[in-house]
Parts: sequence; structure tokens; C-alpha cells
Amino acid sequence: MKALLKVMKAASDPGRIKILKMLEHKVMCVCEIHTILGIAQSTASKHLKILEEAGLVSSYKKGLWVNFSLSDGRQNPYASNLLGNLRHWINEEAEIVELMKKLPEINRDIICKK
Amino acid sequence: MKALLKVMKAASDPGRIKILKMLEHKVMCVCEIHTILGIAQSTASKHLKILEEAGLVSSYKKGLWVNFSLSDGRQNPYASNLLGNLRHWINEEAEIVELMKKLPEINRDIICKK
DNA sequence: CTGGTATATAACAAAAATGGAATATATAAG
DNA sequence: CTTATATATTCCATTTTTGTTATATACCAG
Repeated sequence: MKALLKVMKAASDPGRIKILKMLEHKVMCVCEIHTILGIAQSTASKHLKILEEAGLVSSYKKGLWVNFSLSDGRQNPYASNLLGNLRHWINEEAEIVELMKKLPEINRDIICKK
Repeated sequence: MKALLKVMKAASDPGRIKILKMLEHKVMCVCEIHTILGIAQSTASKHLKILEEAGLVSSYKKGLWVNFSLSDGRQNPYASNLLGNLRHWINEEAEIVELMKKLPEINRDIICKK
């Protein structure tokens, strides 16, 4: 029950859904996500933590960067189920279409220098 | 996006998950649900409203009673997907097993008289 | 070690969700 | 019309969630 609730709760936020949709197409770092979504860096980081704790996202660190990708979901059936469905959900919505358009232009080496 | 978020949010509460699991087996009224879950009547009523607005539950009135059942989900793919999966999720959890044991004993004509 | 950069965490304020008591509404029965 | 009953709604307090700024941590370069 707890694991199910965690997945549902993680998927209950528009920002986090957008993150999941982006990760369908690209491995991303916190900085890219915070920039493309126009939210604070700490906000992006916290969303990613919630997604990770729900089993929806996994990360691995490479130097300064942390690369986030969709979880393969082998440990969490609720998570893998959601991720599978989400792939063909809301792809036609304007908000998501716009986001996907911006996605290829994002380059962490340009965007993430302070 | 909005419809998806509504379904996810509706499914993010343990009480509402329990209600959905019970409705898999039985059409129920507010009074039965509030009694079996040990929550206030107004709380049960509000949970049901949230579930209904998410497209997970539908109701029809018969006299004083309002009968709640799982939605057939024809209008809402997110809802029907969740309901379909939920049928084979968390059935083995102690909390749910206990709840299902109590379910057949519930009789609104006995329980719901004040 | 020092400075710079990406991310995480802490502290805090604002918004939303939750739950219950009290009340309102709707319907049935007499 | 009056009473009784099932449900819905209001009001309110508490808790949880969300987001931001400021700070801490981790790692790389020199």
C-alpha cells in the first residue's frame, strides 16, 4: 500500500509529470530541468528526490553532474506500470508538445554555467 | 494533464484506496463506508466525491440511499486503467485482507440506523 | 589547499489537503 | 405538515505539500 501511495503521490504534481515526460526522451541533470521548467534549482532537486523515492526515476553521479533517467522499474511494479502507460499518455497536450520542442535545444554545458 | 492529475491525486490517499478496493466487491452507501473504515460520515462523503470527480466511481440515488460503485471508465482512460490494475494490486496486504473479511458482514439496514 | 560549479539540504512562508463537528438538504413515512 | 434518516455541505483546526532563498556539500581544476 505504501509503495503504491508513493507512486501515486509522486505522479500527482504537474511539474513531476513534466519531468517524467522529458526523461522519456533524454537523460537530464537537475540544472537542465530547473532551467527548462522555469523553477528554482532546489525545487527541481526535490521533485527528483520524490520521483526517485517512488521508484520512478534513478540517478547516477558522474563528476559534478547527476544524471537522472527513468527507472527500469524492476523493483516496483506500480512504478513500471505508470511509466509504461505514461509513454502514450498526454503526448498530444499543448503543454507537453511545447516542452518536447524545447527539449533538443537544451545543452547542459551551455545552460548550466552560472 | 488535468484529468490525469485528478486520478493520481484521488489515488494518493489510503482511505480512498480502501474504498476502491471495497467497491471491487460490493456496491456500497456512504454509511457503510464510514462505519467500516471508522471515519466520520462527512469524511467518507468527501472521499467519495473526490473519487467520483476523478472518474473512478459513479453513484446513483435510490430513495434516501446513494449507491456507489466503480466507474466503468469509458470516459476516462486514466481512471479505467488504474481501476483495472488495482484489481490485482495489494490484495495480499494484511490491511486489505482484513477489510475484505469484514465486508460480507456489512448490512446497511442494520448498520445505518442512528 | 583554493576557487568554482552542480547538487542537496535547511529554514521558512504560502497554499492545499485532511478530518471532524455541526448544520443543511433531500426523501420517505405517517 | 411533521418526523426520521441518509447524504452533502460548511466551518474550522491541523497537517501536508509546495516553492523559494540561503546555505551546505561534493567534486573538479589548478
